[in-house]
Amino acid sequence: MPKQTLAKQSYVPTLLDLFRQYGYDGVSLSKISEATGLGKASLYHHFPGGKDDMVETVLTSLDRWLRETAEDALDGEGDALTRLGRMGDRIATAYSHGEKPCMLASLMLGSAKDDFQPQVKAMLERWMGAIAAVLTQGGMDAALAQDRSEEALVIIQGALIVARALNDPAVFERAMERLPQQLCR
Amino acid sequence: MPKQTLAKQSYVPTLLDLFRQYGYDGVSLSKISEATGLGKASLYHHFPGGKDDMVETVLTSLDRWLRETAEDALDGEGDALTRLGRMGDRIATAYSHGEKPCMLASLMLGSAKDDFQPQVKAMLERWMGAIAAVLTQGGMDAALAQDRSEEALVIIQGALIVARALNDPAVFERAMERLPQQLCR
DNA sequence: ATTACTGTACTGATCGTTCGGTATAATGTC
DNA sequence: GACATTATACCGAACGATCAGTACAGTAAT
Repeated sequence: MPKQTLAKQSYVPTLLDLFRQYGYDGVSLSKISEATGLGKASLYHHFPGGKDDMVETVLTSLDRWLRETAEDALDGEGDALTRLGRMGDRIATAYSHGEKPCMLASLMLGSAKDDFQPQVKAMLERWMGAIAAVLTQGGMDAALAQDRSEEALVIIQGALIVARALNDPAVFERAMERLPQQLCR
Repeated sequence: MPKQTLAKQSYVPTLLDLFRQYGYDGVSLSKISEATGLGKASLYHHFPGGKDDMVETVLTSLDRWLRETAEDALDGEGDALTRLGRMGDRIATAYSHGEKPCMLASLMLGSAKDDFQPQVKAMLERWMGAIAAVLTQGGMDAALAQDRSEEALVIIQGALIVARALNDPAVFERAMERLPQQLCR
């Protein structure tokens, strides 16, 4: 468990970059081999399940990151507005301020959608739960907070897509700036 | 030009369905052949440029639809709110009320992004222009209307993604219901 | 008879995956 | 300490399948 897991983890950033940019279908084993510097056979040593195994590993790592980020946002100081702002900063950094798309979205628009949809759904729901928690902690009604958290994800995902389509990361930055106010409205 | 164009157009709905659901990389010629009932030779007869030619044709058709929808929304009766609502209804129908993703988004998340990004950008900008026109016609400041139209696309695209990820089209319907009020706020 | 269209058969390339094997280093046995 | 064993990390070559695309002969329609 110990070292093997470490070795796998070291390839996660590269894999994440590939899958989020080109999607499941757009990433070939040759591309992965080139990007990681590992031969195809070596890839199957670390990820016996092939491409699906790699995606699963990246998703798990992403899930952990999400959990940590959410916890940090909840545990931090300040009112809901500043806490949401802090969470937004983390998110903006993760998405390179709108230059890199979301892997969850990339997975949902491709032929492998059905294979990963349940896991992606669980992750998004956890994310929404964290945002809703910040809002309720700030005194908002629980049901309304739930609705607002849904709006939040809609805006984040939409802004990433539109920023990419317009080739203008500022779209994402503007949306992230508006977001805290929009949620606490 | 006359008949050939007609024949091409008759396959557009099927092609649109394929590309929006599976993306550029996820659609193979075999799938297209199966879905259209056409052999490969026939496909290359109608679309000499192959898959790219098909995408281009669908995009052109989509562009025309967009223009017509926008014109209808602008020419119709009522104030900005009702006009936006009418446009929203058309859009909701086109996306099967949140069950089918947007082809523009699918194209932007895949390996073929760079090939179609300029065209997608032009289409989104025209779309935004139409929405902004409705808003300014309703008395809104031009610059603000421009910002709001950007928000509109962000919400539409994001709602489609999140609805798909959560496997819950109601997310999209809720977003579309909120949209007109949100734009005229 | 010309044009539009289609089915069959084929190409070379690439796909995801597996096989057989080689280093290196740790681990156990005596 | 010497030696066999095992585990880990890696690679080249090849697998069958499928990929996008083409050549060509044939059919259907005008």
